[in-house]
Amino acid sequence: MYKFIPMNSFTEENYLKAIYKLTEQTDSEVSTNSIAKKMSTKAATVTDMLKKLSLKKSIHYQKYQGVSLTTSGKKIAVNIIRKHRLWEFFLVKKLNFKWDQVHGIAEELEHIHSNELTEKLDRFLGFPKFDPHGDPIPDGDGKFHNTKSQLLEEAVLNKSYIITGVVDHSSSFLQYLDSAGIVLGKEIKVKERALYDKSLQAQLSGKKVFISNEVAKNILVSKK
Amino acid sequence: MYKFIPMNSFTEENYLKAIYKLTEQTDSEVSTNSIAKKMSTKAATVTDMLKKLSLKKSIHYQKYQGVSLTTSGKKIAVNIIRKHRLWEFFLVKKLNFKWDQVHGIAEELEHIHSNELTEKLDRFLGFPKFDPHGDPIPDGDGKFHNTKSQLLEEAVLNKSYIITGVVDHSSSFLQYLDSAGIVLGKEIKVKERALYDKSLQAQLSGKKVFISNEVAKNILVSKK
DNA sequence: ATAATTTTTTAGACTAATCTAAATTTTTAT
DNA sequence: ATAAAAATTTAGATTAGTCTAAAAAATTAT
Repeated sequence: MYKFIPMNSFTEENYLKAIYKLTEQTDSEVSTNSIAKKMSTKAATVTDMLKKLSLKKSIHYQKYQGVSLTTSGKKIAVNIIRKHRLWEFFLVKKLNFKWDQVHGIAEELEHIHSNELTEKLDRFLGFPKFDPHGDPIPDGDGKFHNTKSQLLEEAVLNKSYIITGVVDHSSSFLQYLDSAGIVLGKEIKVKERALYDKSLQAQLSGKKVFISNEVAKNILVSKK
Repeated sequence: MYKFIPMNSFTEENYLKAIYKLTEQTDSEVSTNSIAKKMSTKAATVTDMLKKLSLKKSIHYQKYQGVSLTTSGKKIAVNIIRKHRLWEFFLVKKLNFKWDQVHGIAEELEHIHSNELTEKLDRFLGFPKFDPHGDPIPDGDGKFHNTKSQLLEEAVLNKSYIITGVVDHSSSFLQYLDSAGIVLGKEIKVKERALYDKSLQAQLSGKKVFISNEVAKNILVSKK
């Protein structure tokens, strides 16, 4: 039996992605205002879109009560994230882009609709589990390959960690990490933590490095 | 000095591409109706878009007099075609799509805006000169690597040709060619042409094949 | 508990892309 | 050359996504 599946517009997809990410962060219903901020738009605009997404059964929405994704809305959002991260991997590993250059391009590529394309791309890339920023790439069923990572800020002194990801994805932060030689996969050991500003002295591939708290708060590590 | 370059919408890009292709075919001003047919839309809709494209200086347009592309409009159109064909090449050669599966996906990918992406993709693919259907891929300056090809329909008897392209790009035609073993790059020699229906008996990699005129009209060959 | 503040929704308007129906211009045919 | 036919444009609507301003609901603070 043939069932018509209405295609979501780029805009709808971006709203679902935003709601997904906000839900992840706060782990509860998300507010109209928070969506408006994330989407760089106005609350009134968001309200209109929420009505539409609700009609399409992509979200649970009650006036004034915030929203959450339905199972099908979540599926759509995770698929967008899957595509985004696969394309980022492609751009960095195959086309030699720098990790700070790919976000905007992947924001466009993530809306290409062919599922067959996504699956073939995944295979071509060797079924990568993490994107160039260390974020997990969900598989075709929406499952994430989870690793328990923590902030470098909270690392235990003199214990070895592997740098596995970043919190801040801005170009300027990523470029700073490049200039400081802080690269995903490297081993790091915090030797000292200043009480005053929580800045760190650490050992990074043999060299001593200084890392401010502002930076340490945005680096993810996992136990070696 | 900073100059604001207004981004073209997908729709505008598609109109420019359609006008480019129609101009190529007829080699003269193109009509509102022909654009409407190509875009599967109504003449009234086309008129509105022509006014808009004219304001943006992408086309030359005088009411009732047909349109042609300006230099800048042509540049935009050729760039879309460049991206379309590079992506088709990528899909077939890297992701293992069949040549009859890639058109629709490339129609989406051709609108990804990053020039750096196009150039890096081109390099990654080894600067291909032809797409999987044998159509030339313009270079970054919009120059086409031209080869003088002709229709198989008009091939001289007992002369060797190389199959270089197709006129009809439909899946059904491409699938038919696959099933008949007619593949780009192969050598073909027409042994007989029936006067009644212009069908051909030809030699294709050692085997004898029958090719109807309907098919021969849609195959491009070049002298060996 | 009620007043002040904040958040959210509604109302009304705008732009881009589309449509149908009617009007106009061009082309074709007698 | 003029009438008929075809092509094109205009006029007036529609939908998606957006906005501002005003109204309504929820939250916070006294």
